[in-house]
Amino acid sequence: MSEHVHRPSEQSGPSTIVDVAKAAGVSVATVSRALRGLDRVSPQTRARVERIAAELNYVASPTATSLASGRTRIVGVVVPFPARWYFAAMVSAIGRALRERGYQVLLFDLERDVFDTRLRLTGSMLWKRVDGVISINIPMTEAELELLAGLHVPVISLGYRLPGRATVAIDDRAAAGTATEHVLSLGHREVAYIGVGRDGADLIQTPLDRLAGFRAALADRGIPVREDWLLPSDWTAEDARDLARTLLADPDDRPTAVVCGSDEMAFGVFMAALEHGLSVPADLSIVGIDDHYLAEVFSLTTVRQDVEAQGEHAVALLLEELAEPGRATRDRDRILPTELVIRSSTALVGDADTPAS
Amino acid sequence: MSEHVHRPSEQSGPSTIVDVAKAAGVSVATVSRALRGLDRVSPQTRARVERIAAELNYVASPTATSLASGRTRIVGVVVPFPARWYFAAMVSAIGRALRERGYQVLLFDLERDVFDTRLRLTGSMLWKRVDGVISINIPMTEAELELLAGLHVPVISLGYRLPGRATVAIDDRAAAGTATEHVLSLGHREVAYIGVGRDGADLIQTPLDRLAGFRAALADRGIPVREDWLLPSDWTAEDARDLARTLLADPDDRPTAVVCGSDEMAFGVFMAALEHGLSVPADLSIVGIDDHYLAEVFSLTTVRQDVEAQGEHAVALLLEELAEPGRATRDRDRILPTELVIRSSTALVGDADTPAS
DNA sequence: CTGAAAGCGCTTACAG
DNA sequence: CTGAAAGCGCTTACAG
Repeated sequence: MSEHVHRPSEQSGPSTIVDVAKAAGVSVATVSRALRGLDRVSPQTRARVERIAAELNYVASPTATSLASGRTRIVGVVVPFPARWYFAAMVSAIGRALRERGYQVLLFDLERDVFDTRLRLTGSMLWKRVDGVISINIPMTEAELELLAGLHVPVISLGYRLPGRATVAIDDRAAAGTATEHVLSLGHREVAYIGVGRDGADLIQTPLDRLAGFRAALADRGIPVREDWLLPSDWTAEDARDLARTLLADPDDRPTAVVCGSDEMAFGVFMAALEHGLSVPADLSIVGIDDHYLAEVFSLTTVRQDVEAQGEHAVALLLEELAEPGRATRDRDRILPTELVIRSSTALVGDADTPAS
Repeated sequence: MSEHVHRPSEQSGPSTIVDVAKAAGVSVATVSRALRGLDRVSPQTRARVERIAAELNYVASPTATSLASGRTRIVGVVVPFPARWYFAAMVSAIGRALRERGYQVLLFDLERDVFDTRLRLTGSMLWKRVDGVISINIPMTEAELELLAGLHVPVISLGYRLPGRATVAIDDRAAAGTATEHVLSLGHREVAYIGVGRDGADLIQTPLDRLAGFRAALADRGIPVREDWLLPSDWTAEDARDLARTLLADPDDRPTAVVCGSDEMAFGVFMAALEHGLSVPADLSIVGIDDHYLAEVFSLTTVRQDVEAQGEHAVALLLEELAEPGRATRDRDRILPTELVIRSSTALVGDADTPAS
């Protein structure tokens, strides 16, 4: 085994920058410059280095590059419920945008245990590991933000507005207002709302804002709010279904329309209606918010938010901040538009052209 | 600004192992050993080092650790459609299992562009960046596996069986068999199947195996297969709904039960049935496979696969392989069980106790 | 049990 | 335009 065998095409072997430098007859510094496209390298030298690097199957060790440069080209994406559609779609959109720019995503799952895990995150998980962070719908305190600042990792908040910080979000209040006004414009006056935040969720803005949007829409038309029809939920489809079962039980006192804080909850209400033999939209109009990937299949009228665009924007902001610290913080709070998508879960009140039970 | 100010609790400042060593009056080697829990460090020394490290807010730079040790403690998770429930749930499960063991997940999104992207993956994205890879439902060729081997990154295949390699999966054939046998046992004889793989998907095992399971179940009972009721689909809920609209259009020639290759497709069939005024399960039984997170809400009878357990197993296998190369490859092919979950989308054939239209 | 030193594989001023 | 050398912050034999 001591014979020196030449194996140039060694199964993508671990060739280093030194190997390339030797083979090209230049210094490692030159290889580094040539391959990274820096100037001050003669075209001929660059071409040769590139060719030899390709032949040797050279790929710079990201770990060494990171240590030397102080940048990892990795961004941490922090998520509370990675398996839920909204978050999964957002992570996917962010990943796509990041990849195009040569970055990768390290996934941080808060596993519902928001506070504890966030603290652990800060200390040992982010330090020198990511260039920046995008947090999705996570209520951050000022103290935590300062900690992150101390670690020198810029953070973009997506979905959760941080006053004075770089944020990308939709106007939840307006979105809920649009959804509500839609059913009001169809003549509905007996309308319930599912999606009031439960205890402990009072830090989360989305439920608060959407509820506010609902109330405001009613107020705008001078319609009184049935407080007992403002239903607190954990925002799962199951819970919404259970709530709706009760809500719709009494034929003599039930709403003609239900506004849901999310499409998933709307799915639950839809099933509860079917169970009660009510047809949608003849007997009950249902409107959601989000435009969940199954909303079209279930013909759900909803207010669409553009997850893709939000991910894109968050990435753009973060990279601006990375390129020029302080930049993204200047023009903060990018609010992206939402849009009413009318499908067939809503109809004019009392419009029983579909045979009701 | 040239005054030397003592700031021991400097906002989680970048203190290095050298700082700790100096403060503790020992060498960096000792700090390293003490903090990593290696032996050959006196209890007193270790205690002091630990205390001082804590005071200095020291966290080892993962990038430096990786370069020195050759291990990143990061595993790449490769996924074709990260926003779809199955994949998102799997990534989440894997992440949880990994985190418990001190690893993190770097997300690789194939973005449908399977072949191209996989090649790029191999070269520059994985090299020296991850200790191992878990690929979810991705058909890998022998050539690609060899490339990965050349990079020295072990790979566990999840959902896609690699002959002779470490694989974690369910028995798709058996799962579909269970689903099919369930409706057969309810007396159904006119049963359709939605979820035959489309062109280009012939490499993906799941559609093939589930279809085979469907056929086998019918064969076991000597029931002939209606070939025109074996519907190719792209496996989205929309597509399944569209297919079912046609399938269910003719009252004189339509199935009494539909077996779906996935729950998402079952949702689509469910909606098509409603559109046709059919009630489920009185007029049509529907059974899915997966136990999608919305399956319970839609009362869908299905064959459950345990995503959590599969993620766990994949992680366990990978870490075994990391600890002892060659180990995981020995006892390959871990097939996890599936389980029939009967809800109310299936009923005895012709059992019209629910008022049919 | 502990330390000095080499090494991991790059990048980055600094010279020339 | 190019090279020699220091440095990034750890880990790992090797001595003692």
